[in-house]
Amino acid sequence: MSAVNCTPSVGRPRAFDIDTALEKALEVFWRKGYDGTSLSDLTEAMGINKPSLYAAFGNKEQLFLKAIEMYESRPCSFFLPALEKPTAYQVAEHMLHGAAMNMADTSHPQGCVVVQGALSCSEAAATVKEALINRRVEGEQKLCARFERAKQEGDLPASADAETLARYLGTVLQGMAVQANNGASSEQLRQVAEMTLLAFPRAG
Amino acid sequence: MSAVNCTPSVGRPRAFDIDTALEKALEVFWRKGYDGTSLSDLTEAMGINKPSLYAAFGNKEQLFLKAIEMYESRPCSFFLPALEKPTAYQVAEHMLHGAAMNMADTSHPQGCVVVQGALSCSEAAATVKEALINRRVEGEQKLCARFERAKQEGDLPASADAETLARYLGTVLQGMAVQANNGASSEQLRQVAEMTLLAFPRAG
DNA sequence: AGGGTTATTTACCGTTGAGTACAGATATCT
DNA sequence: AGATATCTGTACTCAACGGTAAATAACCCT
Repeated sequence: MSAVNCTPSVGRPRAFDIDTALEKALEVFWRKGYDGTSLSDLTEAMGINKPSLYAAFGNKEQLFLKAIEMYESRPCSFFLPALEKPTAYQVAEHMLHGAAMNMADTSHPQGCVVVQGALSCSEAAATVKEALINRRVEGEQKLCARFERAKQEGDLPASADAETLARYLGTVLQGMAVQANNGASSEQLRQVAEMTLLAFPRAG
Repeated sequence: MSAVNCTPSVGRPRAFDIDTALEKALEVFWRKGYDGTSLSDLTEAMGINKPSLYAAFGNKEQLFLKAIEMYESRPCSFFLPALEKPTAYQVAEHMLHGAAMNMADTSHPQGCVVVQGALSCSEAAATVKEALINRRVEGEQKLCARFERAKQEGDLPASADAETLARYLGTVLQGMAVQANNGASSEQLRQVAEMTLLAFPRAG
């Protein structure tokens, strides 16, 4: 009955590292999307066979969801750290610059797997698509809450519309993911970040 | 040898309308993406059998490319008309407002098929992905050329960076497509459009 | 009316999709 | 050492995939 996933002490030990395999799976999903990724793509990249994949991760869908979880809690993730900057403007600044650096980084697939993992997809991927939409919307809600706080703290004018600011920022970040797929460089994305900040209200 | 596609005068006449079928195919690709769309999805939506599809459109890939062509030349397309507005600011304004209206329009799938048709995809879709990237990049090049002209005509300051302006606008438009997939309304997208315009240089 | 031409229908092709049964391998526990 | 539990590899299932062969149906032209 136990659904825990920690290494059992008895039985033959797993011959691969769960997190390393998950990283590999993430990279494939990121590059090819959920529908575009086959189990053969996954097992090849992860260096394991199908029964091992199913035993360790459940199925393709659960593997994807676990990969997304890992993606969002990575050390190179820029979203949550940026939220903790002292002012709303600095939050936006760090998030945009972080995105510009990260999304065009050639040490991994371009863009953002939460945006492009299942944007348009088959019915088989409906669950995954919903999960990604939820992540994107939650991200904007966190931004919105942060900007509401900034209004109270006085580093955003009381007249500012936190929800629209959050949606504007979210839109640019998601657009940057598409830009990175177009082949845009970090420097080009940084210029977009600067323009975006021109519309952003400063302290007052 | 003739590769023309106009209705021949001899032989059994086609029992379906090419353009109507193409519209249906477009809608499926738009909603499900290239990888997420199967031939059964297509034939069902188009109301024809596979051999008819192959005879009329070649194969899945060519059908997709033809659907995209139709998409861009539709009467409801907002991109090219906006380019012809008298000033750079008005170009941006009309394009952003057009996108806000169009992408959240519930009379067709949300977003933009050029953005979401094959953002991350399998190797089988590589050609299609390239074609879509080209369309997006070409769109930005048209914007860039329009803004260069605006600088010469004096409705953009000589100091303006046409390329960055075009990329900024492209980024927001592409981000709007993702937003529409998130469920954003036209009104919410219009607010994003307004914020985007705040960063846009006016006559001077 | 009949030949030539093209479209439709049905039934199929080989391949790959996701997912699994089962036997053998490798560990711990007693 | 032996029992037990877990993982690995091979070989398989069955359905769906993109694409096509061949027969039949519907039209034009003479």
